[in-house]
Amino acid sequence: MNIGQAASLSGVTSKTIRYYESIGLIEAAPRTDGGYRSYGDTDVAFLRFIHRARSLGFSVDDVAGLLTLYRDKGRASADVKAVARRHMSDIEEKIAALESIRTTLGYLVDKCHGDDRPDCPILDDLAGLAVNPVAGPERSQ
Amino acid sequence: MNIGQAASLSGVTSKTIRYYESIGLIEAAPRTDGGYRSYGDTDVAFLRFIHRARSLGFSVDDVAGLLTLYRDKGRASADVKAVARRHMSDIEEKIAALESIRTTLGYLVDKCHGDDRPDCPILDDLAGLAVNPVAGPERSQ
DNA sequence: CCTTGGCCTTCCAGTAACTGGAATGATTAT
DNA sequence: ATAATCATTCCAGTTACTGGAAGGCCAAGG
Repeated sequence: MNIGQAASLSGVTSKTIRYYESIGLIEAAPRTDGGYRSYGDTDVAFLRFIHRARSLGFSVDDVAGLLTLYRDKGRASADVKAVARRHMSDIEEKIAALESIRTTLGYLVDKCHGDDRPDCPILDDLAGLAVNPVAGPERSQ
Repeated sequence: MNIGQAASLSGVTSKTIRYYESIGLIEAAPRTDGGYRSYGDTDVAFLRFIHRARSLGFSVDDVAGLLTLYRDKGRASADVKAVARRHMSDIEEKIAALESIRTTLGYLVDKCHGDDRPDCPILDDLAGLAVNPVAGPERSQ
């Protein structure tokens, strides 16, 4: 099949498939006489694998590692678990950071009357003029 | 003061200050005879403002808008609030996405025995071979 | 006066992971 | 034959910096 069909079957766009090939994440597809890339079901399966892993937030680098583990039928599941766990704790850190920001922003948005008047606690905070210190984590520096 | 001092007073690195100047986020600083950039307290205040806004996750574009609002003493606080609210809902979306990923990953990591045996539910899921569908939001597509 | 070290300058390249778009060739349908 | 659709390559742009090279400025010590 051509790249377009592989794309729609896998959920990875043609453009991205070519990109993955260019960075070596997948092997170069064989070509037809006309120079079109040609894919089979196995290729689509790999692309789905990649798509799913990316949708779970694994980096392309992580995915490369997971693909290696996937191909290695004798790998230890512990190796895979380690990658997943590292990724999970990254995600947890990101969530925590975002939640702290949300808390601060929520506080500021609440305090801003949001009408035609010019005074605004949000800008005051950004300018370091907060009358009442903001809830949440202490301000950096 | 030189850029180094402005950097340490504001929390924005010298490199980043030059970068901000290059993209027009801040005005070009006047220069000394020797060609050094020269900063005053007001500049430092602006840099702090930017630093704080960036630390709250506002994009540089957002910050440019906030600076405009900040400089405009007659702006309506509603305008600022709108920017903040939009940003907050972006953050909430990101948090929700990450939480859904965390749930799925947590489930997979739990199911993987993580020892020397090769079979691994994490890879099975990525390959679309999950025996039991994963908890959390339905798989995309 | 000269040197040394630290700070400053500019400019180029690289990061992550694509995405958009231009110019052009292949296939397919009418 | 021709038009539409799909494919190809290649270059540039995105975000927000960061690293590094090559070289200039300045204050202090000898």
